[in-house]
Formats: sequence, structure tokens, C-alpha cells
Amino acid sequence: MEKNQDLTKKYSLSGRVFQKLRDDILSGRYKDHEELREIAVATELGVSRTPVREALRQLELEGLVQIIPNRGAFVSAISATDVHDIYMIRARLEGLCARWATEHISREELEALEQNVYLADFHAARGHMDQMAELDSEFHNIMYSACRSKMLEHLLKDYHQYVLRVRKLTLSVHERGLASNNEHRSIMEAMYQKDADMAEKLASEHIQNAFANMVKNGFYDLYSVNEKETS
Amino acid sequence: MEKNQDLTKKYSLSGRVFQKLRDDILSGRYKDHEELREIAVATELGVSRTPVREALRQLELEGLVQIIPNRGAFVSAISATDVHDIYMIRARLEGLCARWATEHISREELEALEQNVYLADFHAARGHMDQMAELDSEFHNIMYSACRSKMLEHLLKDYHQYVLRVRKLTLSVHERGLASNNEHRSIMEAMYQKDADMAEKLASEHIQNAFANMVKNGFYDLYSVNEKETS
DNA sequence: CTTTGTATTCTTGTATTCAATGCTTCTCTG
DNA sequence: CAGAGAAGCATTGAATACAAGAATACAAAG
Repeated sequence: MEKNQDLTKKYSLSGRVFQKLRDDILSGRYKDHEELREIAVATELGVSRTPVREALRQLELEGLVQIIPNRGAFVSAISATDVHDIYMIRARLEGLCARWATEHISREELEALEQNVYLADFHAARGHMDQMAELDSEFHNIMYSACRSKMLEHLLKDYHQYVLRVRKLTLSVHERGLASNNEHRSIMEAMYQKDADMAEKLASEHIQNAFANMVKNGFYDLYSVNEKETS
Repeated sequence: MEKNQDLTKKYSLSGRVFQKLRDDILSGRYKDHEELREIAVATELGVSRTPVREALRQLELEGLVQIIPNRGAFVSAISATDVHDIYMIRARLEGLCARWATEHISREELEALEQNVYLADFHAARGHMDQMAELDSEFHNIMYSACRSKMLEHLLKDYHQYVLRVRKLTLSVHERGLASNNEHRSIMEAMYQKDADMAEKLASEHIQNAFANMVKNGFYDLYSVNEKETS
């Protein structure tokens, strides 16, 4: 029985199991409709069933597994349709977020955005794609925080996580990385000018562009295998 | 025939505990920042700690409680700001939902909407406010289902639940009940004419009207007590 | 050969037990 | 008297034990 080595005690055991399982589902390590047996997962991670159960219940709430009482837990992977829907939902909500952020953002946060865009230019030119993904996350997280809405921030962070895998792929295409950062710059500038309408519009288009680019590059097909047959 | 609160074996124990706790938090039975001791809740409901723990973990994910490791679970009630945010978010998302529903709705579903509006007229005239709330939920649920998006449906149903309490109050004002139903009718008609743009616009306005009405009637203040003081 | 009933086994659901952490209080020392 | 520290208590974290439901295998009957 191996111990899980790296995991700090910072989070509770069930919390770590939850994150692990979520990552594994989102990254496609588990197949759609695959059954998750509590004992199997527990022994696999070197823990007892209790934290696994708690994690599965949480995943159920997120819609990543379906629990049938007395039957078991089955993974409910993200389908191509879901990805499409998420991007369309995000397009609306990032727009709303950009609007509110424009109204509430602080000087420091604005400067952080500016620096982010500047840095991203640097890394884009050199093809540092890992840093690009990191900076992209940071840019959006600053916006989420700046909108001063706990609800919206929570929601958008969730969705951001959901499409983490495909987002990394998308940004790894150099030209999209550049374009994405230019869009970030435009959004940032709209915020500087306190033009909430413009910020909303640009942020919304930013997400739609990301989706369009994803489709163009064929990354969208990654999820097609999870497409559900209508029962 | 209401289905909640009956203690059938249909749901697991932890599932019922979860629903019970959520209802109690959303209905204001627990104060903000109140500590939820596992033993207290367990004995209160006549169960052991295990299902309570699973429920608390789920509530944490929903943001309704905050769990501090080794310390305890504290309710994180909905504040006035949250309600405002939810309505603005919903305004966008119900619009999107109406758009997609317009594109995908079936003949039967359209007729169900029509019948719903017709019935609501009947009950509105007679002041049957319980039925009005019920029909309102039904109307929206049909739309959520008709948009053919698992993600969006899930999301909107969650938010619908969140503001259940205030929604009931709002609809109990006769004139708003009437107005709301007229808005439903307009949305339904836009769908009949396959006018997705119109449906989106009307559905979005519908939510914003609901919010405006809520503020006008002072129901909004119900949540002000939960407004969080920044520490 | 198929089908149905039954027993066995496996998995989940819930309770209980044990361990660890944090809080409170009381004591001892300066 | 004040503050540091230790002991005891209360509460959560995790594992184990036990109960109940579901799946499977197998046998018997048609």
C-alpha cells in the first residue's frame, strides 16, 4: 500500500480526495459512465471509505458523478455539448463580471492587470506556453475578484476549472495565445476608461473567440467521445 | 402533492439531511455565522454524524456553510448583495435559456407553457397564491428543460432554489403575480414565433422586473440582516 | 434450452469507535 | 497580579464495524 506522498495536511483528507477525483474526471482519466467503487478508490488512494464517500457526494453536487442510491457512483464526464454550453454561459457571465469589475476595480488591481498583459506579451514572444496559461488564469482571477461578487466569482472559478484542460491546449497554439492576450489588453483598457459597456462586450467576445478558436483547432473533438447517447 | 419533506426511502439519509439543512439555511432558520455542530444536528434529526458530515461537505461546496478544518462548520447565509447578484446573473442566464429553448422546444412543451399561463391567469384572478408560486416554478422548469442544456438547467435550478423564499413573497403580491404571468405569456409567444432574440430579451427583463418589484416591496431588506460586515 | 427462484457474495448506507486537534481552564511561576 | 504552560474537555477527522440492499451464480422446473 503506497502513501500519497506530496499531499500536505493543509486540506482535509476528503477535500484532497475530492480534488484528486475531480481532476481525474476532468482530465479524462476516468471514462464516462465508469463506476467508481468506494473500496477501489479508497485503497487506490490509501485511505478509508469515509473520505471517499464524502468526496463522491460533493462530486455528485457538481454533476461530475451520478450517485444511484444503493447502486453506486458513476462518472458523468463533460461532453462536447457541455463544453459548448459552458463557453456560452461563460461568455455572458464574464461579460457581467467585466462590467462589475469596471465599476469596482481598484487602482492596484488595474495595475496588476496591466502588468499581467505586459508579462504575457513577453512570454508569448518567447513561446513560454506554461507561463501563458498561468497568466491567463491570473488575469481572469483578478477580474473575478474585482467584480466584488462572491456568487459570480465562485461560479466563474468553477467553470474556469471545468475547462482547464482544453484551455491549456487552446493557449498552446501560439497565435491564439497572442490574440487572447491582445483581447485581455483591450478589456483592461476599457476598464481603465471606466467603459463598462465596452468591457462587458469585449469580455464576452473574448470567451466566444476562445471557443471558436478551440473548435477551429479541433480540440473540441476531445470531448466528443463523451457525447451522451440520448436514452 | 409535494414531494419534499416526506421521509420516504427514496433519497439517502445524507441526501435528506442535506436538503433539510439547505432549506433551513435558505429560509433563515439558522443565523449567519452560526456554528453547526455535527452532534447537535445529528441528534436533532435522529441520525448519526456520518450523514450529517456528508451533508455539510455538500453544503460547503454550495457555499452555504464554511468548513474550517478541525474547527467546525459555520453557516454562510445569503446576503442582500448575494440576492442582487443572483438576480443579475439569472437575468443573463434565463435569457440564454429562453434563446436555446426557443430553438429546441417541442410542440408538447410549448403547449405545456401555454396551459401553464392559462391556468395561472385563472388562479391569479382568484388570488390562489400558492398555486401561482407552483405554476411559476413549473413555467421556468419547462424552459430549463427545453433549453436542452444539462449545464444551464442545473445552474438555473440551483439559483431558483436559492431565492425560493423571496420569490414566494414577491409573487404573493397580487399585482406582481399578474404582471409576472403576463411576462410569461410574452415569452411563450416569442417562442411560438421562434423569435429567439425576443425570447431572450423578454426572459432577461422578466427576471430584472422580478428583482425591481422585490426591492419595491421591501422584501429585499429581509436579507440585509445577513449582510456581511467586512472584518 | 430457457426461465425463474434462491442463496451467496459484493457494494453501499449508516452507526460506532478511535485518534487528533483545538479550546478552556486552572495552576504555577515570575 | 499577569502570563505561560499543561491538563482536561469538547469537537472534528478518519477508520472500522455492522446492517441492508443489489447483483450474481447456480440450481431446479417447465
